[in-house]
Amino acid sequence: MTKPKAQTRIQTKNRAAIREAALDVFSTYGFRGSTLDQIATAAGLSKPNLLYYFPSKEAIHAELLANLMKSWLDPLREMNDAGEPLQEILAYVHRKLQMSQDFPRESRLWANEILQGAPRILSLLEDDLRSLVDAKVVVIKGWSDAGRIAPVDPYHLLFSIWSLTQHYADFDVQVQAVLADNSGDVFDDAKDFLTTLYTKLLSPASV
Amino acid sequence: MTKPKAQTRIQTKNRAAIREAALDVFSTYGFRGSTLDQIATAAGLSKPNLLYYFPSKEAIHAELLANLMKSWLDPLREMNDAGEPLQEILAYVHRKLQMSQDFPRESRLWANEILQGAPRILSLLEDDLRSLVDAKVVVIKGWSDAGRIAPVDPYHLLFSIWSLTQHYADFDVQVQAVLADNSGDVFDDAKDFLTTLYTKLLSPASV
DNA sequence: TTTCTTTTTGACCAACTGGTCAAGTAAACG
DNA sequence: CGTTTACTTGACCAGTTGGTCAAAAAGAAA
Repeated sequence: MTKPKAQTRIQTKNRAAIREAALDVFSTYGFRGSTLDQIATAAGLSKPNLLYYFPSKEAIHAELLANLMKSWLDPLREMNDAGEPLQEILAYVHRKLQMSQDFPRESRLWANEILQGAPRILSLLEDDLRSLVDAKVVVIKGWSDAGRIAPVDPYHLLFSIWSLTQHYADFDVQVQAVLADNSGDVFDDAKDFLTTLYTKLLSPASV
Repeated sequence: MTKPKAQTRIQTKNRAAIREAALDVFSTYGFRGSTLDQIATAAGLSKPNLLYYFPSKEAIHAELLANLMKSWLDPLREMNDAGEPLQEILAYVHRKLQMSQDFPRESRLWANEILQGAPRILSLLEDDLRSLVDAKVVVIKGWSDAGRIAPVDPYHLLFSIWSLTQHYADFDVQVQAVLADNSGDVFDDAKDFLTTLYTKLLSPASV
């Protein structure tokens, strides 16, 4: 049943190079704005050679998005239902911020796709993402109902975490243009800012 | 000195139709992902006819961005240095959120441009945006130094406002996929959430 | 070495792209 | 009305694009 699909050494190397190059190009120019020649050149291959490893431009893009979907949801999955609520949420924020710092290309690939209406991953959003969110919303609701965090709309809480953390990857050019050399490390400051923000938002009323 | 540049009735009408159509198309597919034929069809014109009104694809895009730059900065400009700090900031948040609701295409056009490295407006970001931000940062700093709002990094405060409000336009597909028909009006809930968030973040310590 | 398989490429193609142009059609004006 | 100007378009073009293919050039195996 399972396809063995033996990968040769060369295949492993070149397919990886293609994924790397495609991530660079797609995340910068979007799907339609990228060309096979760009990707091939960036991967150090000729265009026909690239198409020997992937059947089409679509296929490369699809593989990147499929890989991305998993790693994009993981930080939320890791949020521990049994942990200390505020700590769990802050840890999730920090993981997401770290991902923006470490994987900005992935963040921009995602943003490009969503911005343009998510034509290729809409169904995944409605299935995988939605069901994960629904599950975590119940958890957060439980925490706030129990008075362990302040009352908050769990959906918009999650939206806020996504937007605030990914902003530093997706809008990097704008952030840099505004800050210039004005400060030290952007991500350090962002981490402090977000920690304060969510601590104040979620600390239960001290009544 | 001023060029009269008399506009005929037909010119006014068709140039407006082109801007509308181009906003639709560019905001959905990005610059490179959009074609003149798409825009022409959406505007109800033939491609050569479209090029009678604008000299090139670039020119249409440039005009949209130029218009956008102004209206995009206005909500921040309107923040009144002499007003009540928390109220001024909340009012700014609400104006930005309202813009995401009323002008989602403009928001996505902006996001597309920034995401791809702002190749066409980088200089404007570094001039117009940066100097406006610098001015407002001083104001916010003044407010927090005076203890009228809680201490906060003014740059990251502004980043947070941009990202949180524009998220509802730029990532609309994702928001809809997660919420589905789960709730009433997204923007009403977002407004409540953001009001709470910034009130808690900025209310001066009640020491 | 020889044989067999995998990898690479130059040449090519049809569709599409941004843009031009000469000639035609419709408005505006006197 | 006629004439001048503004508007519109079909035909066209050169460059780019995603993708194909047969043949050549490695590698691996015997």
